[in-house]
Amino acid sequence: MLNYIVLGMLFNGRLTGYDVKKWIENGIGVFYKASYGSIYPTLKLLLDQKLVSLCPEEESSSRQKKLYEITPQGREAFLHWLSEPIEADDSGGKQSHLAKVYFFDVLPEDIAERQLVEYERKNALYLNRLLALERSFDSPANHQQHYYKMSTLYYGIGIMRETLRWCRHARMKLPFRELYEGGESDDRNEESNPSH
Amino acid sequence: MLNYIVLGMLFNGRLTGYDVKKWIENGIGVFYKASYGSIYPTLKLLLDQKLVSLCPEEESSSRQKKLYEITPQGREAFLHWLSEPIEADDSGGKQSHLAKVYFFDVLPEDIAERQLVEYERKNALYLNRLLALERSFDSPANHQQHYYKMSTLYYGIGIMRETLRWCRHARMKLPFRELYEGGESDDRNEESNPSH
DNA sequence: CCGTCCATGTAAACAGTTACATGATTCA
DNA sequence: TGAATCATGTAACTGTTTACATGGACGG
Repeated sequence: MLNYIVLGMLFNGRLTGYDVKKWIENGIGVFYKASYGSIYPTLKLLLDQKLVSLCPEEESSSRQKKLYEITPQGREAFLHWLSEPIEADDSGGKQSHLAKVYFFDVLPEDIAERQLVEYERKNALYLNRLLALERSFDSPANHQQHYYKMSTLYYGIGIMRETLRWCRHARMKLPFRELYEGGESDDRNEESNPSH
Repeated sequence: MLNYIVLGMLFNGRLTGYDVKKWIENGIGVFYKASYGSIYPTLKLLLDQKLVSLCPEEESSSRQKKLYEITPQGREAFLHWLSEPIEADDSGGKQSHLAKVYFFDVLPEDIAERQLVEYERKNALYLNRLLALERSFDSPANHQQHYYKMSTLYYGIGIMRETLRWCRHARMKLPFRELYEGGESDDRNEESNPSH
């Protein structure tokens, strides 16, 4: 996973390992974290695989830092990964879906759309599995003695509905503004707004 | 993580390692997977820690199978874990939130509620971070050249809204029926319904 | 008696994190 | 001149998956 994230970050320009971390932090950082302990070894690995290369030390700029550049093979490998179907059912954690979509701007439009259509299909399937489960568990007894167990199922259902809504939007490249127009609320929770 | 899941499964009765796998599969299996390669070593570990014990081989029942039972210390450790705050911001993958909530039926009502209130608060905070990010990125240029990057942010926002909705419901133990009454749709996706 | 499920486990690999160690550069 | 930040890396550990190896029990 991280290897592709790194390639993705290098896709738009040469970076040091240190920079890669920075770019991850204020890019996908919201939903994906990486430490130096994984980034540097990953860069070494990518170097061995010729997917990135070290820039020749140009100019007088401060030595001791290593600028990495993605190679043509690197670009190919990255685009290949991006073009591979996204997994719905993220029960293995590590939301690779978002990580992939994050980079879709570099993909040809038709491929990005195909990916999202396929992803939507998988999610619809998964939602139907959850709905079937719900029906099979649906009894007053369950709703009383197993309220919280059931609640996790309903959470899954809610999330899948929302995911589908998002898919339909994203795959047509519709603006998100209107989808979230109910927007500015959720501020009865002061704390992010430290004015006391 | 898995150690607590296993304790949770043993909370309502003695099981073999094999059974534990089964129970995980058709319990939290929807959002959490575990393999024998992790379950058996985990049981050994829990045994060393005296959090589970081996049942004396009763009756004539088929030998070669090992029935595990949770010990009082095991119960205590499990309830302690359950009572610890749930982490919002699941960027480390492994949705521990759902795993915890799944077991809340064994928790005293007031503690379960406190947990969910706290979880809701954290999620509201996180949503506000996302909304702040959105505002900082909000420009026509971004919405064009970085449509997909932005889309992942909107996905996060949508998911957090849905999560909050769910929290408000679950913490008051309201029925989910009404929340998802728009229900039975999503069947223009035939495939789970093999009638062709 | 054959296949399938029940049942237990191990070894190697994987994908990272945490904590540590080191030193150069920048700028106030 | 010293603190912050830039910059690179390693060693040990964690928690898991994958693939393998083994064998008993049970029903058709």
